[in-house]
Amino acid sequence: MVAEARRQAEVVERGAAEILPEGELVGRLAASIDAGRPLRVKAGFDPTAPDLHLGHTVLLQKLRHFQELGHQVIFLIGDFTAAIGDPTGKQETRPVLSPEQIEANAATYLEQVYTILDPEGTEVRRNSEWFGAMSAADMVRLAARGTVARLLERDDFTKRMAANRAIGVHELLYPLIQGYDSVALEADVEVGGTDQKFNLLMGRELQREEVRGQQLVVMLPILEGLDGVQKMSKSLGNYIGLRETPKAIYGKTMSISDALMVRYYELVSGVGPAVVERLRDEVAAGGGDPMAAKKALARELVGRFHSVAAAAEAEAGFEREVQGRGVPEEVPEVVVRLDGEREWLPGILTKAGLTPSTSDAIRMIRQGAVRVEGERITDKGFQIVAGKKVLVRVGKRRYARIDPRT
RNA sequence: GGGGAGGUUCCCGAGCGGUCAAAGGGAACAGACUGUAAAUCUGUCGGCUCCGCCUUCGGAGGUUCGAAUCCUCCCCUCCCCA
Repeated sequence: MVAEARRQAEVVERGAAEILPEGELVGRLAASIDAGRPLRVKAGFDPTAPDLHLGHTVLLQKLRHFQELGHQVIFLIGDFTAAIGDPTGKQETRPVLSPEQIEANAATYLEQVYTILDPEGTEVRRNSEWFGAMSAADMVRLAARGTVARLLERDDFTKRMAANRAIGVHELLYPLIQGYDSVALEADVEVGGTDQKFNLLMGRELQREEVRGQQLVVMLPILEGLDGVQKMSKSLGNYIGLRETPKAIYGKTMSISDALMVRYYELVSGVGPAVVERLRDEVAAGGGDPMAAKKALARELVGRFHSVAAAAEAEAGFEREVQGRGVPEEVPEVVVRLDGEREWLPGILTKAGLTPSTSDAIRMIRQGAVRVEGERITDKGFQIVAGKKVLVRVGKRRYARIDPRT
């Protein structure tokens, strides 16, 4: 029994940043095994955006581990909390979402979640179940369980205070609300990012007098976004979405820095710790074959969210278009109406949507970024004649087959 | 309710009567290079048939030969006091 608990603990600890309270994990697992009662493992997701991204999968993978160990996973859709907006890590107050937006977002969540979680062992709940029915008086009672001083201890609140930024009153309620979810769900374990520490511990606080006892808190590292600095998030635009095209997932993965690649291997790939360590050493030493490693990572990710075939195809496309600097398979054909029989190139590029303005088009030409039929154009006065289709390229990635008509 | 600070080009952030389309950083884009859309270096980064002109500095007016910079009113944010 104890050996089994130890084994399970090892799986739970893998990749986790911190588990609180320290040292309770094995005991809880053992108790669960003894009683033949699976742990209730909760993780909440706010449907503030319609798409899940790679950052979310760090948590989902951990939930998956719990499932594989035979525990009960509760996937909580924070449809009520989404209306508030979690202030965690945010420098700004979040806009409040409408119920329609929240519903639409929530709907797309589940299908994405099941690319990682086993639907069989997943209990899906929404916190509107209990908060929707809560009266104002109940809410006030809940609010009374926290103090402002305590809530303001939160790092991001402190920072915002110091930076003279707004903190909405509703945002102060957020930790209490998330914490209460754990009470309502009788959670034994809550999994969340390290940035959730305050909220996760608030759950324990509120569970103090509950029969079920206080939840164990398992914190996972926050995945950095494509920029390698800020956390991956939809609002920062530095994410890889689970529902993006194979080409996009593959391409975005290839665009990350070598150092970040190691991080991704560590947090979101299926390879073991030993492999990650070796890779880290190689990259640090400037050795090994980082590109091959990055391609393997890109393949793995596309394979997981699409298919192995799609991954192979994405890779072939990448090698042809990016590495081979070739022309992509599909070059969009654009019909452009000329002002007369002929028109200068900057105007054409803008009409074709290859550049945002003629000013920008002129800049591109000046920088030698524009090619017509493979020929680099350096004269901004270059004319395109009606009736003759031409292949135009701006920079490395923007292509169009232009059909100039009068 | 009273007192104070502030709203600048995608973001942060200088500017505080002309030489400002507005410093600097970031992001982005481009070129070179390369093992890649990594890293590095260089350049561009409001619009316009563009070596000149036009529209920007919370909004609306006003003062001035001339305003992002001064005045008035309004909107918004933050801090302190009550």
